[in-house]
Amino acid sequence: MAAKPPRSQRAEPTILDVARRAAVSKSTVSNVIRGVSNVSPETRKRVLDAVAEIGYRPNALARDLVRRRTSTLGLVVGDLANPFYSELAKLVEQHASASGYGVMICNTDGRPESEQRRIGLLLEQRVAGIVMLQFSGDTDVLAAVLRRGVPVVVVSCYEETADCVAVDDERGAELAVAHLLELGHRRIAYVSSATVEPNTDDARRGGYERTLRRAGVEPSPELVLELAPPPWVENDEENPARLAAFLDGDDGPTALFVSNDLVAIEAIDALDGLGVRVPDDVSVVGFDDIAMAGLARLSLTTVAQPRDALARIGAELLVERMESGEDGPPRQVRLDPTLVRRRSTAAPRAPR
Amino acid sequence: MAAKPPRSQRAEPTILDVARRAAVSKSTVSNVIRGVSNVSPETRKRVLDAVAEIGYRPNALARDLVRRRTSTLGLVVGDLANPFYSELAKLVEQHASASGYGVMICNTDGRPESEQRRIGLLLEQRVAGIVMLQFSGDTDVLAAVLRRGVPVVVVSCYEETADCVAVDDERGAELAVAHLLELGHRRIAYVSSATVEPNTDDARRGGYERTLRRAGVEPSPELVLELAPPPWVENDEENPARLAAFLDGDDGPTALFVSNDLVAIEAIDALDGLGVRVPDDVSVVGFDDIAMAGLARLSLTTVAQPRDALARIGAELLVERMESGEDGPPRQVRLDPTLVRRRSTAAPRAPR
DNA sequence: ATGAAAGCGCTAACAG
DNA sequence: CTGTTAGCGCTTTCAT
Repeated sequence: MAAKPPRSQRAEPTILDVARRAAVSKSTVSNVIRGVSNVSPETRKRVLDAVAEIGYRPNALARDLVRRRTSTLGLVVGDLANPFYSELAKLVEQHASASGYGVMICNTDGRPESEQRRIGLLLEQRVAGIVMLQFSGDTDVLAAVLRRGVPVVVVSCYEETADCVAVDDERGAELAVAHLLELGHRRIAYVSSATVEPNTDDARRGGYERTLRRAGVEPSPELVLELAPPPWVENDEENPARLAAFLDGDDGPTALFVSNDLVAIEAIDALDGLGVRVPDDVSVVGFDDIAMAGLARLSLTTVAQPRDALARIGAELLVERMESGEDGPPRQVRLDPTLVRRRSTAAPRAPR
Repeated sequence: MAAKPPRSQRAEPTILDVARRAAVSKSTVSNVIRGVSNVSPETRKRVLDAVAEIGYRPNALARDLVRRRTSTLGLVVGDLANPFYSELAKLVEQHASASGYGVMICNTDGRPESEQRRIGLLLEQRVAGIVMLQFSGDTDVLAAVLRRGVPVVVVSCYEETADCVAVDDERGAELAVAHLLELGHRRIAYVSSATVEPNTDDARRGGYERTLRRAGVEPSPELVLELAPPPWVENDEENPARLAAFLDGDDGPTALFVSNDLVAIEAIDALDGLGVRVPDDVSVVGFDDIAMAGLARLSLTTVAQPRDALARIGAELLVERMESGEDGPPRQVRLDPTLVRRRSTAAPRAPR
């Protein structure tokens, strides 16, 4: 007779169900759940029992709606498949969770349109704040978010217009280039790829050029190469070919400063394929110090970023901002990178 | 006089603000926003203009509260720093997003307690469904979730009690071991670590043993090693020592089938440090085919899992389940793994 | 085609 | 110490 009730959502118990079961009012239940106000031990127990018996779970939507604030953070990341970012994402999630926040994650693939759309969705979810690992550089969307009163912290990428925590990219580049200079290299190339945000790339390249100049070496545009972004290894013909051409000739570079470990490792892979030996023929320095850089077989000399500090401070800045509700001026935190010397660098073949 | 109003939450515009601005009722605004019912073109335009003018964004909390269903998914992952899982997470996020779902991410660190707590939070957020990459094996929490009517799909790990999609682990092990047998190996070890879920580990080990037996080789407990989970490389003394002891002696293994690429790569790293050459002295086969396995310097022979298919089918199963609202019997999807032959395997030194 | 009204499940004054 | 009462911002019948 009656149509089969296709209820998939067997109604979740509400605070009212608990109240009835414990023979108290909604508010009392609410009070014991939130652990506020004074509730007599007996009432508390009755309520708690009722909660357990009917398996009640507060509805965060309803709570957040009335409180007009969620405890959810947005985490915007360009490429979760890049170990540097996945490690950072993991750390951020840990800190957020420890501070009582859940995390909605958005992978933007580095596309600004996608970034904007995802951020829009985060806003509709009324996230309490947004952590951006990697940032397209579109200051407008940032401004729009900030204008809405939603705090943003940019992690691992320096950004003027918002709270941010990042390593000193110039200093990092300096460490890398100084190391190469010290080894005797003079023709040092800067190799980057679109995986690195513009801001960051500029700073690293700036540091690279400045350090060269300071050593009396004039940077040459011929020694700058932009590689296609990963999916690296196998099947890809483009980057190896570009690298080959780049290294070709008598005054090709003897060392590569690559703006990011993933690309550095890809470059080494391509070099291997080309029969160019690292570091015998060419030295390579990366940036980030992702876990795999430490593998004996890769042993990539690189500029290490303090990932834990980045994530922790990022979370702290954001939490502080969210919970204080102040929107003072942006706070920039600069962290010091360190050079990790491994076996991808050595003195040049024929130092001059 | 008046205290500085510490309003951080400059009140977001509501549907009512739009209604007033457009001189219509709430319902009408709601109608045009959801694109339903018949709204006269003029009214629609007025509303849309008002929306744009005041920068209105629907409040998903309120919407979801009254609809009694969110469009948020929970993504539970053991270790986001493991490239296999971060790649999977990225793919799942992409599919979810394409189907109109947001993703809350939880890193459990493989700890069941943490898993349970996080899942509890997801439930309070009233997620529409949960994707588990990696699963502690605690069937109880799974059952509890399912009982609440929240669909779950386990991706990359076979699970009887819920929808799942995974490769045929036994078959994968068979591919790996058959490959080694074919090369002439007889003393083939099974190496695993706690990073692999119990279910999965059992299946892979089962396949390993069965394949050996079928070839007339009796599996020996002496040839099974459990390594400590990653944080690999550098600083770690434990695993290299264990490996050294394991390989020691005349009847040590000539080949390792490692249950997971990350551990396989760590093992190779340790082997390198021990002066054991791969594949000359020992062959190594991994499982997963993470991106870095393809690097020339690692060139890890491994059992590839079809990551994209895993993520896509996982998302499809879940979406279907969520949107149909039926809770029929669990559906298990088995995918075929494939062997990727690289240079970490070769004929044994002195075949017998 | 549009509007009025009744909640969704919860918190937060405010009374008792 | 506990209960009553207003909503939070939205969707959704049901009238008009």
